[in-house]
Amino acid sequence: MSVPYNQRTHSCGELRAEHVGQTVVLAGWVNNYRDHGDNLVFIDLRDREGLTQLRFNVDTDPEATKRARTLRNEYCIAVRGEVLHRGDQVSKKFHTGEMPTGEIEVSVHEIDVLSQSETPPFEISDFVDTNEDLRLKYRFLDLRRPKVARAFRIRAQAARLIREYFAEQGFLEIETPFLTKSTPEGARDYLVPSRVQPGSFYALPQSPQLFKQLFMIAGFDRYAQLVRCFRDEDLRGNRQPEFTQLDLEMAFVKADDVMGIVEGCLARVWSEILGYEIKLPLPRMTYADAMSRFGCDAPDTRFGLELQDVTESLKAITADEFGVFANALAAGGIIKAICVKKSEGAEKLTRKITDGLTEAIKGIGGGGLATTKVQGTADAPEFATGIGARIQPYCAAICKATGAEPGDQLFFAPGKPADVAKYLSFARIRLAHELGLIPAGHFEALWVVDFPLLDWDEEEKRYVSPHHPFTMPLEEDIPLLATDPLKVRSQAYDLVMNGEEMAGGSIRIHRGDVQRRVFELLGISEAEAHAKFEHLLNALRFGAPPHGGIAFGFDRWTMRLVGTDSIRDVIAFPKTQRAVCPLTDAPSEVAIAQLNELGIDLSAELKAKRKAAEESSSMNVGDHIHKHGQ
RNA sequence: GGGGCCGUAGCUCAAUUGGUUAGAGUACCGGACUGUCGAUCCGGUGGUUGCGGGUUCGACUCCCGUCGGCCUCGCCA
Repeated sequence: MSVPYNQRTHSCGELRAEHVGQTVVLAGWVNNYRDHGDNLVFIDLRDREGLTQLRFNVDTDPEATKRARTLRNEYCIAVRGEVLHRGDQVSKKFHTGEMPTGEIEVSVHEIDVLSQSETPPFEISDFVDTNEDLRLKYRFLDLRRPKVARAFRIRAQAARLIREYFAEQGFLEIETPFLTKSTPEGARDYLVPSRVQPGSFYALPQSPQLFKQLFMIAGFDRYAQLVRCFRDEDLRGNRQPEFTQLDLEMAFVKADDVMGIVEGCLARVWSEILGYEIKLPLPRMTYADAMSRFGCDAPDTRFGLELQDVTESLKAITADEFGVFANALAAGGIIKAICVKKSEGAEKLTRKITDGLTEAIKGIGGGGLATTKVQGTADAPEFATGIGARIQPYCAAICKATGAEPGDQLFFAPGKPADVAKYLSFARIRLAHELGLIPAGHFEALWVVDFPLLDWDEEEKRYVSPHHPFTMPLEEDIPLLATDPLKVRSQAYDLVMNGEEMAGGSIRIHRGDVQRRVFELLGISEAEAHAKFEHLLNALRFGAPPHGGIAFGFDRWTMRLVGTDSIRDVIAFPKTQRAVCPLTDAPSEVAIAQLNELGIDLSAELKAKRKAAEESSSMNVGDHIHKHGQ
């Protein structure tokens, strides 16, 4: 009689003292085995829910014990046995909470080997870190590791909570097309050639933006969808070419309504999964404040080190004194500073740390980072080290402007406001890490609002949309569209947590006159607007309700819930930085016949490369046969 | 496209200034062992130092190129 693996009674994470005496059927993988010779064998059996210790005793179950001795790691087995209390042998890990089943063990009477395993290419263990490339190539093994699997249980739980929340709030989940139309603005599209219309291409959606606005015009009122999005841009630690958004849109709402819904969702998810209570309503900060105080539109508000303007204090500096500052001011630039207080650990800033910071700033395109320490007395502060000697005459003014006192250290960046913001916001975060100013296990969320409606693109000499061209200006700023477009603020809002954008959205334009004016400013002609966005513009003519929405990066939410900085840890089969899937080797070449059917030809360069690759591989095959022939 | 870090046994890593036969832990194989729990103990197998070229009496080490991975700037409305 064999063990009925299709009638498991429990998972491997489930058995407790209360089950003692029961006969159970478990199935899973051999996590490790401890063979004690003549009498006893222990196996830790693993499934996705946990580990259970199996005990084989040769005196009571000689046949099962004999089989147990043939087991190796990762064999897939099913067992039937009796739950025993471990008595005074309760696992230490039961007491630490690492092994909730550690109070019991299963004395196995019957075992079936369902499937043997080759020696895995790396150990399936939370104790061994293997290089990620190999892990991704054998992701199905990597996913067996409890720590790795945990991320996907959390992801699934978060998805369920979010769906429940939006269903309760009256949202409909409706699917939108993946094969859709390429949009000219924004990220690069992934293209899909059409066989039926050779020479034409679908695009995979960067987001369902246009469709969800059409839902509002259709009267669906509240729409929310967990949806895959695609962007063909360079990858990052938190960016994959395909990722998941919770995309939502609401009609008859103002910005406050959308923000209220989303922050309610955030608080619910954080509370249910982490037991962490986020206080609502979330604070709000204007974009202008965020840029001025933090140099960044996604400020990390868990620590201070805010940016301080010292342009006024240094406005009289001459090129002889310090050319870098004088030249920046002469060119119309500004100078800002970060003051690291003595109480924040300024004395920990060794030369090694400040030099490392300077090098890192150079690495992102800056000229370095000027720094000096404040010494002397509160009444008569003096600068020491670094650039101190060069800016000594301005010491009193700078200390007054920044609140710097003896024992503090100052870091300066001169130049165009955007550059100053970039380098000092970078320095701010790095300093906070170096000084341990970021509290662990803490979440600081806020809304950033009042973004500019338009940016000026210096290279292309035109206005561009920081959000998208359907974003509604603030009502009170609409007159400025005619007079001072860069001053116009938009009804856009970003949810920021711990210095990372977690969601972004806006109230949309539903008035034709405003939309035309915005297109005009963006240099999009009437004809062009119709070619690109005809379906939306058409729809806006048929009684479009006021509407707005938001999308949040579900992968990023999951990253924060799991506590990882890599998006690859929350995607089952992620791609490497070159957008390759190590498991499937996608993307791959396809047969020429397949391309012909689509009316696609490869460039001469690609064809030559392909031919060369084919020749060298056929030579290798020849070598291989030759070798075996010998 | 730019900057940085990395590539040595199946896996994680070491190898002094360029110097003898490239080591350790783990995994794997064999043996021992009555309560282990990342078991322990004894023994063993295992290497094109990513790849190609150069310098040198001699290269894991230095130089050039190339492939791959990670971080990052640009990019990502």
